[in-house]
Amino acid sequence: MNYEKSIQDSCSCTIIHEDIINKVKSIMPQEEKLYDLAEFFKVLGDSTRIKIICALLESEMCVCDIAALLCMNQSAISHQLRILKQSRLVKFRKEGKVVYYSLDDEHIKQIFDYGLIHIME
Amino acid sequence: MNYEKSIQDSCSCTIIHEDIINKVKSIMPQEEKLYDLAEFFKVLGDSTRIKIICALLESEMCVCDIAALLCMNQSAISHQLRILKQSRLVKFRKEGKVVYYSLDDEHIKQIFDYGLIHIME
DNA sequence: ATAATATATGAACGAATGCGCATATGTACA
DNA sequence: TGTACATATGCGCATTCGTTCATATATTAT
Repeated sequence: MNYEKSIQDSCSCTIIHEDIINKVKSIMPQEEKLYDLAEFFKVLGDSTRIKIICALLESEMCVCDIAALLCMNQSAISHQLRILKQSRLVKFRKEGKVVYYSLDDEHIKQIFDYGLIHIME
Repeated sequence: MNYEKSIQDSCSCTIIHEDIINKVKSIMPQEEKLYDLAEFFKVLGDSTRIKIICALLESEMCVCDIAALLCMNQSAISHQLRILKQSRLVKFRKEGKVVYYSLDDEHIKQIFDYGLIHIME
């Protein structure tokens, strides 16, 4: 039983091109980094959050205004803002009772635009 | 009962800054486009798919090789490749029994890099 | 035609996710 | 101090998602 076979057993798959696998394996970033990257895109992968980000690209807004703009429950917006906050995509400032949210990532606009380019093609 | 109040009723939220809402509303892309954008990022928002894309950034690969590289079931890889195919992120060519997948979007690399910049900060 | 093998796919199941409800927290003002 | 209001949050529910298993499809070789 050779090396390929033993990997086949653990991965239930035959290796056809070991050279390619080794080459690719050598350039793959650390597992954890790719996991974080997926987590980042997951945050962008919800239409409510995308709408919030899109709105904040134009202007800072308070929670109530975002809820009114999107015709959604204040609670739902708060929940999503928490997720955006946790992934450091938005920041906030308090003014009395009112909390104003704004974008906290200068690259969001570009990522947004590349995404739009993709869906247009 | 004024205009703000009536929106408050349907969205269960008071409008504080009507001017901002109107300004933002005027520049928001169509709902459908934002939905598609979220769908696009949702596809990138899974670590298996991110790993596949990352591997294909380096070289085209067949299904078995991807499964072996990621130490995952061939079926799981096939399912994820279908999703990547549907969103036109990968393309494939057949060579006998073997199906080779490769990237089908020239902007993926840049989106990837911007994502990495974000998680590094 | 039959066997072997690479890939695709439907069903099922557990896990994760988004939202609404109820309520808590914090702030302003009477 | 009490009321009003903006926001945050725990819980529960419905839905979606990722994976595995079993099996189907397709291609090659015997």
